[in-house]
Amino acid sequence: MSQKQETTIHDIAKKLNIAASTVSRALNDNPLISESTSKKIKKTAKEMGYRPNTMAANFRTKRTNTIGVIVPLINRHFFSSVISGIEDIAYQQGFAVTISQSNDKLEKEDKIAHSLFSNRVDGVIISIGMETKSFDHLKLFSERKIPLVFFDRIVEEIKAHKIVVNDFNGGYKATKHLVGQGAKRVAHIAGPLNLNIYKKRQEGYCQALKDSGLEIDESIIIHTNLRREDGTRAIKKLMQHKKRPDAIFCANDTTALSSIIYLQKNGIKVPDDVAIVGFSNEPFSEVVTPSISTIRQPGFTMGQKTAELIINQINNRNLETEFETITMPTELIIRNSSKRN
Amino acid sequence: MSQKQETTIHDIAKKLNIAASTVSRALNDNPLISESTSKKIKKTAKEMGYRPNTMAANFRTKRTNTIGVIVPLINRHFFSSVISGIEDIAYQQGFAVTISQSNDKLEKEDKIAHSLFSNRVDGVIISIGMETKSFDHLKLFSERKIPLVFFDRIVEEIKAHKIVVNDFNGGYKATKHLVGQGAKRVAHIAGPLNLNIYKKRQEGYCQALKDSGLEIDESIIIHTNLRREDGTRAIKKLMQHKKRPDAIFCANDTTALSSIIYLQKNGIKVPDDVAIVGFSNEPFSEVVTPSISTIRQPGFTMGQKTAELIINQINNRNLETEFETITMPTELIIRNSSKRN
DNA sequence: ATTCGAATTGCAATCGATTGCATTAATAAA
DNA sequence: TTTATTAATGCAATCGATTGCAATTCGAAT
Repeated sequence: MSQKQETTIHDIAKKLNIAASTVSRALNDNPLISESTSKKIKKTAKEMGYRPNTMAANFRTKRTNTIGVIVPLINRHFFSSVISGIEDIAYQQGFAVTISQSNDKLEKEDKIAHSLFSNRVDGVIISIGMETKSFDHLKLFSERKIPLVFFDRIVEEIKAHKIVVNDFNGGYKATKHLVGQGAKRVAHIAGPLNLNIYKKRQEGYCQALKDSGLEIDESIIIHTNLRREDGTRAIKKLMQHKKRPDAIFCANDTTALSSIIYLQKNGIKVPDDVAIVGFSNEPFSEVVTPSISTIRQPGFTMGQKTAELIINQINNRNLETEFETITMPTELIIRNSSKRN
Repeated sequence: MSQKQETTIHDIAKKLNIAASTVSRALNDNPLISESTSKKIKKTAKEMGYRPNTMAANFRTKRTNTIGVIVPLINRHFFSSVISGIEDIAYQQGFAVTISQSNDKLEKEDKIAHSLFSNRVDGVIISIGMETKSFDHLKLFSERKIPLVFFDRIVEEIKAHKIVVNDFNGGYKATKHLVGQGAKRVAHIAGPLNLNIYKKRQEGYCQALKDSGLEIDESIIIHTNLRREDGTRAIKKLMQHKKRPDAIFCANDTTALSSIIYLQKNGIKVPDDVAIVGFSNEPFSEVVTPSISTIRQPGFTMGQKTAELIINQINNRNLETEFETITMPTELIIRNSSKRN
């Protein structure tokens, strides 16, 4: 069975005895074309079941109306929220979104970047992987003036729009809140410092202690990879400390959760004996017992903002853009894991 | 500043004083070309910073090496897991993945379908939205022999590969388990029946009751849209029933959760007074109190399988394919919300 | 009826890679 | 050396929409 041939603008042109260019213009609502012919063309186009061949148009115009997105892992609440926000805006503006996951591997990130380039995406949004310490694959874009926007896990060295959450402020607010609940000795389960976000959270934590007149004790700042079991190990260590903390700021909700579980198992009351605040507002945080106080990151909104920025840049390629770093506000959500009375 | 011109195969050809076709063949490892010239060509291609213009190639070959994915909402654990699995396989096989969310709106689903078609994606993977009751927009693909694969929320009426989880069996196992825990009257918070998955879950529930010698009482099967507040409304209704159920099979974890919250608030013990099983194994289910017994769906694996199927179909477009419906196994995870003793 | 300007429409090149077919070069066989 | 084969390479059309520029049409004004 031979594939049914798709109708092209030439088919329409032939049928109406006009030029293909007129058809093209009419279908694109070019004001040059008179309303009457335009109407006629659209009518026959519909009758003939015409579907534009975007590939051909893309090829000619060198635009794909496609935004490439690279994230470490799609299946992660924060990232999928951001992607959802990106798609939301992109769709409204007539852009498609192509998504790839780096799995935190530099090699894959590199290959993805090349592939996106070969596909001539109009712009790239990226949150870099844990391994990414060289950036040649990203220069690919900046060199050719393909808009590049970073979010969350950014690269300081590259000039581009960047969207981050206010991790410093988040860490600050979380810690201040714990102090406000009467905590005298606040520990920190921290993330790997090579990622800017965790560094900032820790800095916020330290600043809050300083501002509250509390000492910073390195021995109760535990660096981990922030997985469930890392949290358990960290909280165990903290509870064995000769000077036990009475509150903990965890750099994510996962470790906050494993801490809570460990504490409850060992008869230590949360929040009365040890108050806890996490980070990210994972879906589970609201519904566990006790519910986890945390810092909300507006993932969906971030995604929307990111998409807006890149589309704006795409539509004004010629203009020299003033790069900005947008810091999204964080919000402290006070729940039961830190509420003392 | 004029954009730096990208080098094309013609540039390479000119430089080496050979034909563009030879360059093209060499770069595609066509055996017609001698190894020596092939090597030479690749070398200069690299030197000149050649990047293939996939758009041009796509246009000529009518293939995009792109798979379109339509889901109701990206930011949903099950869907993002599936997408993650799809991307995993697709990437390995040299396909890009374009993702759109229908937001459960038929209108948007329709527009997305047309857009994917215009972009000439090689295949489409879809899980239909709640509103989707007509399928003209999907016929677009089947008519033009563009491979279409359904997962989870499938359309019975269209011939295509389909990948579903064994919802019937899931519902069956959940209900049987509740009966096994001593339940005499098992209610069901059900989903909208126009979606096959919820229908199957309900059928499994009914079959389990039959097999257990229990009556099916329509008045304790509540149909909802399965959001948080729907669950609350449903459980309220069930608890006001003159013959209260002592166990509930919820068609998703969300309503299971809101049921539990409602029950606890009203001093009704879970699982002792009312035992509960959900569906989907959302991340929160494991960590709430009591932890929610549920049915695990292998999202990532499903995504991988889905991608394999569609790529296979894309690569064998000519062959008449025998459509199959693959049923992924479900697993009952017994946790505290249903464990009596 | 002419002229002129504006409003429409048509012509034809173009984008970059691919590919069927023709051609040339290289090698082997006679 | 000549011919027959095979191996490499080149030619040129092609995909479908877009777009600068040329050509035509249409009214209105003279």
